[in-house]
Amino acid sequence: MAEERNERPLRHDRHSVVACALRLLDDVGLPDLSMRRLATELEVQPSALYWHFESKQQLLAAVADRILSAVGELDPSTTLEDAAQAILDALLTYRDGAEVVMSTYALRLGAHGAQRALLGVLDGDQSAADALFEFILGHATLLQQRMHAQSIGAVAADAADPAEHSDEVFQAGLHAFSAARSRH
Amino acid sequence: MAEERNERPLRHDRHSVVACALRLLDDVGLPDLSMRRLATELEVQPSALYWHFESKQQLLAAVADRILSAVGELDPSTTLEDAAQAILDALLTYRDGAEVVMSTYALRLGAHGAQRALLGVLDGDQSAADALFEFILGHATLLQQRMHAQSIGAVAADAADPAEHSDEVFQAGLHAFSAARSRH
DNA sequence: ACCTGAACACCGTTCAAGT
DNA sequence: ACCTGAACACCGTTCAAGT
Repeated sequence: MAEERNERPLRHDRHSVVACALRLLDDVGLPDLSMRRLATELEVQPSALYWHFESKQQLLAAVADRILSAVGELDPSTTLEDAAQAILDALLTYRDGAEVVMSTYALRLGAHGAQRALLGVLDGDQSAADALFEFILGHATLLQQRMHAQSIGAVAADAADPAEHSDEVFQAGLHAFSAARSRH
Repeated sequence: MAEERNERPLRHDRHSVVACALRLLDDVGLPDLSMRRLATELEVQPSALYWHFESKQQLLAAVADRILSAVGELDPSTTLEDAAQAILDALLTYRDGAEVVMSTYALRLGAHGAQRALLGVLDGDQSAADALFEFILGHATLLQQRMHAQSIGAVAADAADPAEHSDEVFQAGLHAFSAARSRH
């Protein structure tokens, strides 16, 4: 009992801030991931975050980086299907992960690794690799969008599946890129 | 000179509100399209908007509808390339148009027409049509994202093209879906 | 039918100042 | 090196009340 309970220096660095942001993202979703809420979670004033990141955009870019880092370097023998699935899995690991990656894609901090993996699998065809990456991101974003809408209950009249046919749509896309490659 | 200059009833309906929102979107972009700013543009209090739409989301869904309505019904003889290009053109007509459509896609108010067009062009293959639509949306969103980042100047070190290779990436994607269809 | 006025509970960001 | 405190200029939304 030598220590009091509410005095803590509680210093952070970029790494711990990003880790907390990623956890918070998964808990509350992108619309509720605010700088003020993140600061509260870190037991710090909102302004403290601006010592570590120059803006919310830059912080989200670092979060996107971490989301895609799970893809890592893929074995050269990986199939197109496995490479694409690995990227999709990384995007779907955290709530709204695809939208975060999409919203910071222009700053291309973390997409390089994932796109290099696709490039290898598509025999060096840069345009096809970019197109496939755009398809994966579009697919993941729309899927997570629907998951959120469903959890809110704000969904169209028909609306049967939470993600029922989503896998077969993904496979149809992969089949297309696969077919295009084989007829060089 | 029989009329004063600052008394105007200025009553609106859903149509005129959406038209103004679309104009404002193109002028200032999605991040600056706020309910308060839209209200100012309409010379009305922000709360007045909530008589016409129950939330900002619903208003944006109506805007997305209008963006995609430009696609209309396509001739059955249209090629896959032309159908896809028509949808892409509609998304790129207004600043941040693709992101607006994407963010309200779960409510599927306006995507039906565009997707029906793709379905016809893909011989009724629903999964392939959905996948192609996801590719087009992903492509358009990332392109507009890059255009915005470039105008801000916040762009990666390499970053050569504003959209230089973007068309050839789009064609690579279309080529893939086209190839998959022909080998039924 | 359509809008005002006022309020509630929030935002991102800056900047001087502290330790 | 890392954070506080206070401020600035905003948000979306609700609701009683007006016409």
